[in-house]
Amino acid sequence: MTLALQKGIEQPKTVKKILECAERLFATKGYDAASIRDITNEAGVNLASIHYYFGSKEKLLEELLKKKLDWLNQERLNALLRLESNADGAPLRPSLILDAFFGTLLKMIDDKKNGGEMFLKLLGRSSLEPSNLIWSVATNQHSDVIKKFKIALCKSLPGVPETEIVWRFHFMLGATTFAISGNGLPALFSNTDIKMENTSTSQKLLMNRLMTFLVGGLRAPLSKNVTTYESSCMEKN
Amino acid sequence: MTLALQKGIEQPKTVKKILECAERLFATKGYDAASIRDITNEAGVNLASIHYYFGSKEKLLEELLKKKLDWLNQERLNALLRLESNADGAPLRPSLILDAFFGTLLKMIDDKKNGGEMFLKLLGRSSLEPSNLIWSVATNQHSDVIKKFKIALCKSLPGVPETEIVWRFHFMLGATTFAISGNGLPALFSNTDIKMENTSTSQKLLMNRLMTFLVGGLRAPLSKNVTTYESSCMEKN
DNA sequence: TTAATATTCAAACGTTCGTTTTAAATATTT
DNA sequence: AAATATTTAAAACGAACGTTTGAATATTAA
Repeated sequence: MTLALQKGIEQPKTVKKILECAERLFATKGYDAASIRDITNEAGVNLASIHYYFGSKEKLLEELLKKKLDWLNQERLNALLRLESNADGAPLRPSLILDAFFGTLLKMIDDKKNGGEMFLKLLGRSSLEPSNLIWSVATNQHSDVIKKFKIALCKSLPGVPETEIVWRFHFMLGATTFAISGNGLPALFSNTDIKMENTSTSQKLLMNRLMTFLVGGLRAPLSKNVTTYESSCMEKN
Repeated sequence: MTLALQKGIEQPKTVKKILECAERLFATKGYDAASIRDITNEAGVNLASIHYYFGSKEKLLEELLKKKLDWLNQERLNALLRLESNADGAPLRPSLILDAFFGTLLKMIDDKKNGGEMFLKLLGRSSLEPSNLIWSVATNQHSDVIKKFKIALCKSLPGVPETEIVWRFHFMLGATTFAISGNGLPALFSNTDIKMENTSTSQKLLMNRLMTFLVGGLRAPLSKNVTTYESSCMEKN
């Protein structure tokens, strides 16, 4: 256990400042490009502090992700349990489950004070990075939460094979990741007359749009045959 | 224009070997982590070759992406034009349009010889990287293709506002990116009894599954109200 | 206060990075 | 065959990186 964690709740300001700046810089510049000199300079602390408190640059990233993911998945679990206790054992509607999982995530955008937006960018970027750190953290620490959501979805969508649900979960993760850590709507489409809404309203709009999309994808009728110009193969199981 | 491009078709084997190895290493290790020493060593060429032919490491990446994206988007355009010429001006079914756009991309997985799989990983990773290189290339070189697809989708889905279609396009890109450059199904779900299909069949299965999901999301009914436990706001426009 | 511990600090270490330079080897043209 | 251009080869450059060290300072305990 690193020094930063041993301190428990009453961490020196140094640790807090490091975490804040590291989160922002990892998110905006990427892990590799954000040097510990960048981080310690912006935090106004000594260069060696990161090694003193965290042991290494990589451990810093790991603790950062762990801390936030722990919080996030606890929130998700709470939301799910709340839904389930209201439902008295009846299957939940898929949109409610998705809201507990992805909505909880998206709401972090608004949490400016705790750097929620930066965390979401970092999360998205880390999801596709070669190191697989995010996935190993999630697998080791939060697979129980994921599993509960999977079970809820399976109950909610009887008739849909579990394999299918897992894949669609994966697709939904991708869409959400793009939605949050993408550079807004890429300039790719900027030659249209799409007006950027102001942040406060646009977040709710984004959430609404994404949720609609996710529910649509999740509930898509099982493909007997998605039309292609080279006829697609059928599923066996 | 760099030397590598001036050579035109008859490039020395050196350039080809560099491109192949760079693609694989950028894809597997990430741009930053893949050093030009790695690349030139694996390619069996001299360290200085990259600067001689491409000018810099970054230009190498740029040419690599440009070359593949040019090809990809030309294929996409061809597929769309083929569909449209068959339809005689009638709106195309959304699934056909998606197949022309995302299916063309997914088919590259099978192109082992030309490193299609590696390119897809690289593409996914680059999509979320801070440099935004991918988006600038796409914006500068391929916005016309994107635009044609957008128009086709709008014709295909009358009643759905263009803004909505653009956003869903974005979401679909995210889901697809995850599907291809994700580490297969993350170990997150590995405690289930999901059996990994063999690559040859699993690609068709993946494509089928993804297409089903995308069509479902794209055709989702316009949200009057996606149920949430904090009531969601309505869309104004 | 004094001793012990915890934290901060400046400086340096060894590596690796992208890039440049220099010259030799090879191919092409005159 | 000589002259020119192209390609490879080896070595070195300066900069930036993560990390380590050891002394200075602040904090806590006795």
